Amino acid sequence: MKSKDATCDLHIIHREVVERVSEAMPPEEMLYDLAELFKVFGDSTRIKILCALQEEEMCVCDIAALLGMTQSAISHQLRILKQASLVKYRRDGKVVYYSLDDEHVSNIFAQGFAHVSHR
Amino acid sequence: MKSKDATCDLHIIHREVVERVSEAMPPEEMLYDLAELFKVFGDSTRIKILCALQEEEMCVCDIAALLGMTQSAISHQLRILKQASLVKYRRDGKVVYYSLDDEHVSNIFAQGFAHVSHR
DNA sequence: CTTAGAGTTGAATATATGTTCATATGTTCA
DNA sequence: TGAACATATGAACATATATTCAACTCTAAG
Repeated sequence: MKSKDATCDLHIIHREVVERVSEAMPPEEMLYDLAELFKVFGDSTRIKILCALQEEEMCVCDIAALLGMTQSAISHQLRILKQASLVKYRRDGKVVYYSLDDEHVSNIFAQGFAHVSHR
Repeated sequence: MKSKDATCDLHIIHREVVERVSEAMPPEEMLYDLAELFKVFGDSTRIKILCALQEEEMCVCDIAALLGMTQSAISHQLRILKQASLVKYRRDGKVVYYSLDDEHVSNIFAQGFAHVSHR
């Protein structure tokens, strides 16, 4: 007779391993948030924007010109970056300037670069 | 008369800034690869798998049991992680054991955790 | 107060992506 | 060789997501 979990009856080969790892896992919500964060980095347009803002603050239409895309597309992506607390903005007249809002962005970038360039 | 780019006629407010940042940007291909890498991290199932493998190597069906998902779903995700050089595997009889294949994974995780937990 | 420029937003569309289901490999053991 | 098990794979479906287009807000200047 096989033991059953609350949700499934998948069998387990190494019960001790599964139990040990299960206890070591961070809470669901934290892992979900982590995936959400990396999802933001997982788009080449947003990567380019973050990369550009690492150099200096820029306004929306300059970013659009830099990347050869429409203001609307850039604005949509900036909203996502803003929601993820990765960029902040300041308004000067009609122009809105965006800049990085996180010290970790550079570090995350660096590790990513290390991986893609190393192999 | 407005100056035109090769591909578009978007106007620029701060030409000097755009030119300076443009020269500082890494090559397109590298940024694309970087986005592809983070895209792999940008799924909660894959995050959980990587998180589990940080503890110790595991076989497919144990991972499936741990996460309460089907073997097939896990196998599909492991293929993606394998293609990204984030996990490696060894076969022992019928069982295939997966483990982390990158020293940067832990660092990327750490930075991500720092961001999500800090706000 | 009207106009023009900079940016935002919402709906729509096209594409990408994760999971499921069924089937195929590949390995061990009788 | 054949049965049983662990894993992998392919097609299909459902959902998520990026860009476009049009309309809208907000500010500065005439």
